[in-house]
Amino acid sequence: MFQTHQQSLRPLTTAHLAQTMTLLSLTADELREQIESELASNPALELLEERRCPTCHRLLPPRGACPTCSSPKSEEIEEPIVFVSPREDFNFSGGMTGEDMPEDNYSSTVEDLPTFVLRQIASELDNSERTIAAYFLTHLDDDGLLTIPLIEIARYFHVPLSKVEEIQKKIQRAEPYGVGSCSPQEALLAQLDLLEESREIPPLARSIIEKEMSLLSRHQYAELARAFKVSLRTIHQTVAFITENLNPFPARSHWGDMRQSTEMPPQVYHRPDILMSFLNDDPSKPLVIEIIMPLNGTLRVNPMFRSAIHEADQDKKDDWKNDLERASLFVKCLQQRNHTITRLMHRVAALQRNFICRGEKYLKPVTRAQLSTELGVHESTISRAVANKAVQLPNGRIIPLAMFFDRSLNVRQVLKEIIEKEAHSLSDTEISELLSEQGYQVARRTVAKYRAMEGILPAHLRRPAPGVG
DNA sequence: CTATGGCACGGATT
DNA sequence: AATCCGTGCCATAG
Repeated sequence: MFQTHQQSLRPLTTAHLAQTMTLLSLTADELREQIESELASNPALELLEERRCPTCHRLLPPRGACPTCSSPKSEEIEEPIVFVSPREDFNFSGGMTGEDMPEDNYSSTVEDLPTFVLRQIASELDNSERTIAAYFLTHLDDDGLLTIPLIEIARYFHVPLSKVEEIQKKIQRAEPYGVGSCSPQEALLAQLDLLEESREIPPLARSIIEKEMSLLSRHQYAELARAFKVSLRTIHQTVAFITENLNPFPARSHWGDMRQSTEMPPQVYHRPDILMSFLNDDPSKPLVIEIIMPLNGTLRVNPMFRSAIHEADQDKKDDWKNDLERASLFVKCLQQRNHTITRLMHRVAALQRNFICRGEKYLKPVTRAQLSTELGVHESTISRAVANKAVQLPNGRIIPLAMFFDRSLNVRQVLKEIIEKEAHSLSDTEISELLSEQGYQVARRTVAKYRAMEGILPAHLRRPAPGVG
């Protein structure tokens, strides 16, 4: 079990296997902790300093050229480029691209929402302001909206309302963006302000939210088009922008209906473990997938330590040998982990390219089991790798990796579209029939379930036919 | 009588 | 082995 001769890349010992398994299921954050503790307790491990690509400025693995820049230039590479990217500070894409409106990215396991927000803005506040902010943040609901009037806070602390507003502004700029707003409308506007600083926004977006929020929330697009005297198409584009980039309930993950859906576990995602983007930000180019290694540099067995062992005292030799053993095992497991995730993501990206580029409707229902046979690993390996991880899509959305394996997401999406476009309120049975016409065979009962999942009301309670046509 | 939601069962997934 | 999900049956509301 404990031989010193080199091993191939395959897992050989049970220890190796077990540790790989464990590492596989860790998120980037957890992995960092693990590595740090290993690094601290084992002198045989060392951290090699980082290298950056001179042209694209990405962090590089210790050997070899930049996977992005040096990748084949031919246009017809179908295959996504996947590589492991060591970076200590992986705050999304650093605000470079359109990642502006990530879903929840605070970790529920570590902090609650108030703490999470306060920590972000604490440095901008003095002591008294901090107290007010803390009080402010304890009065948020599950959606991240403020439950009491601003004036009440002002009275409570005997400060002018403007002071509270000022603090609110700062809170709204923290993640999840728009948190601490008084209403969904305000949250949207706050997010819009933020977005506007880095990106162009459709001209109508602001006016729609400001003036016709009620129409917007009821999806009455025809009315909107009339109100603003523009084409329905323009409205659709603007609304698409809004739904894709803004979120009326900052602490909730997606925007269903304005209705209070009774049970909607406020999904919380961790920070992304994997980043996806297009090469040169060009959607026709292959996908670039970075698997985050939460480290500034690369881990390896310290060669000095390895050679020093020969000159060590006899009594220390055993300890050192043990350290060396553990270090090399750890590194190998890490490689194994990254290798597995790399292969997994490569396959997933190839399969789900349509989903990644074009939206939820195009998600193929793939099961973990299917992928496991394709990759020649055990099902549980995939399960572990997929669980608890988050992926940032090229458009900036952060979704659980597990969503790639959602069996019903595409059907739900089509269902939403059907209801969106319906002339009159369709019953579940009718929807079921329409769906099967489009190739989705779902029972009537299941339609009802999907509806509920999406927070859509039953037919008789839905909009009584807006004057389309 | 029709449309839905609740409960529960069986098969698939993890 | 435990859990999740789609579905059928039945009660209930409209």
